[in-house]
Amino acid sequence: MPPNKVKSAEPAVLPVRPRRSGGRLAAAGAGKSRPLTRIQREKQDMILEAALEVFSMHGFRGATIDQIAEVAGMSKPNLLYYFPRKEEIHRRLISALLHTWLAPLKEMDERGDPIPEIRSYIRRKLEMARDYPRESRLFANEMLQGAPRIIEMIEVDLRNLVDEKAQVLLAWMEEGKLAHADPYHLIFSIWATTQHYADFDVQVRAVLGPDRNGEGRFEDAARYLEHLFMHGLAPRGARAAG
Amino acid sequence: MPPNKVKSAEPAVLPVRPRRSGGRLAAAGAGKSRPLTRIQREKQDMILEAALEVFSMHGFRGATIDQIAEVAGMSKPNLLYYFPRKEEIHRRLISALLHTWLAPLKEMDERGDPIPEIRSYIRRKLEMARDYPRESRLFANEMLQGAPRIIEMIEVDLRNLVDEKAQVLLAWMEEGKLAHADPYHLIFSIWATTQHYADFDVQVRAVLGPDRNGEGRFEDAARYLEHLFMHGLAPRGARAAG
DNA sequence: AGAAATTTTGACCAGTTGGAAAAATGTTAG
DNA sequence: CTAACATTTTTCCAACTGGTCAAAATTTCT
Repeated sequence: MPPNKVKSAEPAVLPVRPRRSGGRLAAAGAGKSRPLTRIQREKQDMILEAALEVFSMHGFRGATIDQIAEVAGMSKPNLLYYFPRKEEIHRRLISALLHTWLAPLKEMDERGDPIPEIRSYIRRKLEMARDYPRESRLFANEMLQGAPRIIEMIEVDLRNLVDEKAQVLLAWMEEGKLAHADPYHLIFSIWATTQHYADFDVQVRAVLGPDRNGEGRFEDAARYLEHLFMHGLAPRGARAAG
Repeated sequence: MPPNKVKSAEPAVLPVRPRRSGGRLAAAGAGKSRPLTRIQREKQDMILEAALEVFSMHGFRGATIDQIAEVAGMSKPNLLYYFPRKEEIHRRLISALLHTWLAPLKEMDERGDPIPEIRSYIRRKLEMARDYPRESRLFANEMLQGAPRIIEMIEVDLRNLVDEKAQVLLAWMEEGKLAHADPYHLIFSIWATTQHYADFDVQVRAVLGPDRNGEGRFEDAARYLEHLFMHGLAPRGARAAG
């Protein structure tokens, strides 16, 4: 039964070419892999794009490989050839995400003028919510679930960055160029208000109706937030209470 | 073992009492069902409580009946006796939620003083984020997924309420008791900033560290938000630009 | 062209999932 | 007590899940 080399009488059925079966594509995480062909990069990008779509809607557990494969336009085993585990895809998305996600805050420059700096930080964040809503939702989904797969990144990279920028904000306040306020909560409030437009998009759409949802919506939001963060809602003449 | 009075010659194996099998508990949705016994209400509450825990963390698709049953301390079929479908549980949670969720906004009274009204609306919302974080996350999860199961409630009840309160805000602005600003985005920004503390709790915790996370955190947030919504971040002496 | 490597497919699998059926076990009113 | 009802447990299932594997198809390299 085992393939004994029967020199003389080949059964003539089934070519039996002992082609070596294809191994899995070298894992991206491990150290010294080939430079990746163009096809490989393209396919991986298609998968990541599809995965972003699906993960951002359903969260990690709610998303299925089949779904992702279908959106990516390929078969499940084929997808698994490029990413041997579901978690792998998610991890790739998340770490790429965190990088772009923190970029706007990184750009806030302590040597700049506080008010314009904050103003443009808000605008950049709002632009991201408009242009990359799926990334925002992916992030939100992960947060809602307790960030099981990125908690350490949050606790290190994100936290350090926020600490650093909180110091910058504090310095500005000391200099009297910014109202005194808790810098951490200040940052939170910028995140919250801007990401809201991506994460709660359905709600925003439903409330604003079709009219107020077109081109102008983004500008309306930007204008409002600018006003809020600059002057608040108290009428112009009002004095601070205490 | 079973107390069969063996009159003649019962086969002695398996009593075969043809007791009618128990049907499912009458669905809550349908019209004329019994008033529900105390036990039924208790069990349903246990299930809903457990379901809230699980759904709020994993979303609808990510949550499993087994998980919910385990948290509720009962078997899966037993749970299914009270709620014949997974969706049923979710629907119950969501509709109960929306009611409480909108209550704070409903309370905003047009006959009151604008500034204190808004201030206490913010505080109530923040208290809800603190006291009912799971409800907040359940809601957020649903939104992230496109609100497939409550879109109509959003489009009707929520929208109407917001429209109504937007009018109130506008009137206040006309009277000069409130700065002119888009009332819809104003409401969004209150939702966003307050719910952020429930939905992104992990992140907030990670960033603030263990120190700034205890008793004081809520008060810090409340104080900051109050300042933000009242006066914004521009330093005290600054004039509005345009 | 032909060998070698890469990519794709189809068949398959074990574990999980939502749910059904029915039997077993209470509980309660007469 | 006991029939009728309510609740719980046991058993089971079909569909779906993440993932494997080897063969087949395709591309790449010489």
